[in-house]
Amino acid sequence: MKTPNRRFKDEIYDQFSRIGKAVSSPKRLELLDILCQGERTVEILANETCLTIANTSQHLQVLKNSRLVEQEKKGLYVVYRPAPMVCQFLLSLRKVAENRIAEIEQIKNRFLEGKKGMEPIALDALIDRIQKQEVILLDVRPEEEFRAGHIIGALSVPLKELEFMLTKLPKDKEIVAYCRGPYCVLSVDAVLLLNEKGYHAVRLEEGVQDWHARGLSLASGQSPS
Amino acid sequence: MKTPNRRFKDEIYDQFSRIGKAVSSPKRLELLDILCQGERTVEILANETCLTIANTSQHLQVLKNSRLVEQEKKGLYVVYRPAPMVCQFLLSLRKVAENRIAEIEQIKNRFLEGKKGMEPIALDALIDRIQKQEVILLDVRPEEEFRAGHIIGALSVPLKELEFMLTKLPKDKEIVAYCRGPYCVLSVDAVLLLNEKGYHAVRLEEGVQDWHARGLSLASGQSPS
DNA sequence: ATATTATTCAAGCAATTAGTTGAATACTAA
DNA sequence: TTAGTATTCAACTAATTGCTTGAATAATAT
Repeated sequence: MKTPNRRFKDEIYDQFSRIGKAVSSPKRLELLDILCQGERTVEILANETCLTIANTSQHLQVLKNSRLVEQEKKGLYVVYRPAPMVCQFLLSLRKVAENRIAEIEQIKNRFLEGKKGMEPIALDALIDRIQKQEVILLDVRPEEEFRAGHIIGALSVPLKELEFMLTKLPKDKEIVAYCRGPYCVLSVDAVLLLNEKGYHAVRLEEGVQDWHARGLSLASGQSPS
Repeated sequence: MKTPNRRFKDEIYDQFSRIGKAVSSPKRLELLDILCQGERTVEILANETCLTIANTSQHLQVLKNSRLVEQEKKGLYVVYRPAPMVCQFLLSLRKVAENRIAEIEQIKNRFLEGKKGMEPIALDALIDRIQKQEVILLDVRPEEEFRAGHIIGALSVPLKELEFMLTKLPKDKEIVAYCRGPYCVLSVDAVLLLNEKGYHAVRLEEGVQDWHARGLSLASGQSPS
């Protein structure tokens, strides 16, 4: 191959690989996943990922240099946000990974094994039962995420507040809890707590993003409580 | 965050990052791109990428371990092929990169600058003109790739044979050459050669994959020459 | 068998990367 | 101005990666 052509290809693939490098670190993938739930400050991201602040900041610089996140200074804080198309790309990566890497299913099963209420739920049946008010649908993510978009008919009960809201929930009705998606464990903890306290709770594996990706509509704003 | 949950997340993101690591190397991206045109042996891949055989083999092992390629022993050769969904994922990565990384456009422009016939072509107008036989559409990829799928109405004239086929082409009709896509240079070289010899040739940037991704149909099998 | 060919393996080097720590910077509030 | 807070930078270490070289393996042909 002629050398100017080779040079061109090398330069082009070097650029493409910037995206690949950005998503080659598990911690950066986790950061991106969180950012796809809504913008965050460095400190919050550090907390959620169990990284030091400096380390988080460095990962964010890497993501910024590969143009996968944007930053904005808001007063004392720096707020990061995913760039357009990034969340979609991440979904595509996740889909390939789930499809190709058998270990993912294994890890999930090992984690959920022995826990009650973790069986997958059929979506269409669920939609039906929500409308008929046969079940109570709980969104156990932090309230701001609920406000940014949630499944129609869901109640916002952040995991942290669930303990104190127990009295308001009926023991005779089935409770379905959901959060960010299959790899978010907020709903797992919620279901465990509820079942322990004598409620009948199950987990909806799909999160808002998956819900939306299936063409199902979301609501946003305050919960009509 | 509770440690079993943290452990779960770390394990899950470790698995996701296997896909990211696989596409974090420019050479592996190039290998995958080539494989998405059809299966190849190690030697051919090494030739096309200007890598040593051993190095190519190692990259392929990495891709195999992240489940992005599959291999099959055929006699003396080992044939590699992309796993299902991989080509689609690659398209998604390319799309993000093109959209977010301005350098890509710059590199492309710098490479094409000063070369005749490289201006982008409007697709719908082209389709029309092909049907009316106002232009001749050349597929300048190796013949086996043409056979695997090509744009309807195209003639298979691999770049290597173009030189010896010149006499069969009319000088008064516009010639449109295409190959694998925006970053494949076969059609660039074809157009340069044709224009040098007095033909009126332009390059179609889109390749078969892009063509297909836009919902336009392809033909396969022999050229009706 | 023996030779040949395509591919993989193993060892080693240079370059890169993830993470830590402590200092520097940038903004806000008193 | 000063003090306090959020973030980034700089220097360093340990681990990983990309690539090379030469040997080992596996299938085929003589």
